[in-house]
Amino acid sequence: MPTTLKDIAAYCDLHPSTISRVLRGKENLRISEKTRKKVMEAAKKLHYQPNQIARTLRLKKSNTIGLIVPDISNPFFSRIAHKIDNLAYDAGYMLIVSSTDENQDKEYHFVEEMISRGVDGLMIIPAQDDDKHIRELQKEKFPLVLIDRDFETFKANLIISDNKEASYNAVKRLAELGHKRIAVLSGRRHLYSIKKRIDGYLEAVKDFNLDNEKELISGNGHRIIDGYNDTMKLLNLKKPPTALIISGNLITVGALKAIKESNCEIPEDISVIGFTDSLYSEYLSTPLSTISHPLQDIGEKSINLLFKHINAKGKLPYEKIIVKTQLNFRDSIGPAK
Amino acid sequence: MPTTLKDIAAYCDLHPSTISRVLRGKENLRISEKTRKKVMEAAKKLHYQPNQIARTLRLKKSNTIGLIVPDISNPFFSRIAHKIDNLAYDAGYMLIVSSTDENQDKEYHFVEEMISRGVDGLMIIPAQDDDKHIRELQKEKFPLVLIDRDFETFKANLIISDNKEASYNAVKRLAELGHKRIAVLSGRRHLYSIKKRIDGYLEAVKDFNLDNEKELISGNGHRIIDGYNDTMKLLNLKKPPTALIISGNLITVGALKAIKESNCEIPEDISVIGFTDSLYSEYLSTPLSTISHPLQDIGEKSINLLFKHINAKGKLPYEKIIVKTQLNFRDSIGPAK
DNA sequence: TTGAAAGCGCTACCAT
DNA sequence: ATGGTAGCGCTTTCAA
Repeated sequence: MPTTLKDIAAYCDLHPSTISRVLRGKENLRISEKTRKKVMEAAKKLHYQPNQIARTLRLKKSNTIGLIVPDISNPFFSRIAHKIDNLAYDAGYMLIVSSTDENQDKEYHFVEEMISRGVDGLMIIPAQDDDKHIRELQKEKFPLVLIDRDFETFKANLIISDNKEASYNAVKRLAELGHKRIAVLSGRRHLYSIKKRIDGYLEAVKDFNLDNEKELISGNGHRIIDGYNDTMKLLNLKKPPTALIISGNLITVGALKAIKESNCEIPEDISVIGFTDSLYSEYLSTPLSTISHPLQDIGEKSINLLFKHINAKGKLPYEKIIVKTQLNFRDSIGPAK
Repeated sequence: MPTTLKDIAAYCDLHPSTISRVLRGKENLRISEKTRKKVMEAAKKLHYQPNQIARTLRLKKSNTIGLIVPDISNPFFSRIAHKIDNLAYDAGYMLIVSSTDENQDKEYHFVEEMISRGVDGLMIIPAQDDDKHIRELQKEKFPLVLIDRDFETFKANLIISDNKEASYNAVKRLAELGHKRIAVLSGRRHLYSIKKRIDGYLEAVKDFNLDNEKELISGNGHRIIDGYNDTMKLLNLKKPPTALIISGNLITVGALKAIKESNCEIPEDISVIGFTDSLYSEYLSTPLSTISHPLQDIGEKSINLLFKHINAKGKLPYEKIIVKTQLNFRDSIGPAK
């Protein structure tokens, strides 16, 4: 059994409340130097570790925060998580992490479970099939930061990339290379980030007078197999695209597979830009042009905003922070056929 | 403020203990059907969520487990974590996750913090610079499972890949292709998994009469830059190796960079086998032969073993489970020059 | 400067 | 079948 305040009290022949005061008490809590020393030594000797559960129950403060992501094994999310974890450590917090696998019911469940475990705040990359739990949290002024995905119907604390602009610029670059028929391999369409990317694409299509056909926007799933199937569809169009922008991490792998199996060459047959970086982007059979997101920065801004709201106790206005992506041009794009 | 048992009790005009019995009570706890119904309805109406902190304090059971990994953004670890997270969900548990960044002091800290937060068990991929905290946990019979890294000086619950065998087989295959001079790009050498890989390498070197030189085993760091520098050293040997086995996830990226910058061709100038899979392995400029680890399986076996020990309450013998890796031969290996 | 008592929300035991 | 009480370990009043 672990040492408690009571144990130390018995050992020192003092009252538990005195021990608590010595160990937690602010400096101005007048304790005799003798007592303080005695208690500190006993605590060390008995390997005292405060029971955070008891403190949490008493103080209504757990120094724990919850992080809900779609998939912790997706590098896009895990790199954000890593940074958040590091900064949580620096601030004396711990992280409860869960993956929804884009399942809205799991997300509800995690929110409830985390709250019942007393988290001081929540960071969510929502599956975005629904928003009622988010609104409920906001109604209760519970400290909350959304990451990467916005609900346009209400305001919230949010850290997000400049998806629309990035997408516009990618299309623009391809247009400058002479491409008229540019396709988008989309992830789940109702996601805010995906919508914005499509918005940027459509705006550029209009501005540069490119082919504007519904079938050039393909896909609605986020898994590798979705990327594979949807790319196959694009490659098998009567008039296939000469360039492709891939809006997601896992579907990029599926797309590469489909392109390879179709014996298409990048960029000779098709130019490709990925909407997410990978450590391997440079070393692919054709180095992949990518849009890189400042994931560490996203993580840092997210947790800092959350801390701000935790400390302010619900009196702060919502903040929306947009971070800049970067376009990395590599061999996977070339002039249109 | 959230609804408590007391609130429901007041609402139903019953005693809090009665509410608790209805809500938590086993079936055989004789409650009148009328009361049960009344309570259930009130609980739903008032959106009652049990306060897990209070339950944990009372029951000494948190339904939370701790997972300590070196780096949650490394796909090797995050895929294990993802599976663990999924299965924790199925079992009604939540996960506290932290990254040590291979820093032993952080690891100590996380163990203490997680314990003080009442986790029911701990899964650790240890930095392995020390083991005293592990031994301490074992002495207290605290439920604990180690993953991927063993301490050879004492027994423990452990899930691990057949690193030695995998390494041996990789070298064997290269030897069959005529390679005499095979190098290992090693990660942190004191890690059990790395040691075993080197053991397998050395055994094969002996069995197949290959060049046995100290300088053919290079590296002692796990970061991309380490892989880059150590590969450069190998490529710049008076007599460089004709084949390379890369023993780590991030250093693979560094090695690819070094090979590319040195204008070496894979496999013409150097054959390469990676000791870890990536989703992109197949799509690299030369598809990379890899040893793939059954990460989901590792995750599943780990948490199941942990649950077993949590439920048995420290009366079980330690278990060591070795899982099989798989060699995937791709274009990155060819005959020796 | 220290002690005593109350209470966070819950459950388990003992009454009735 | 339900109520009352105690107590998990801690902190925070209020008293002494």
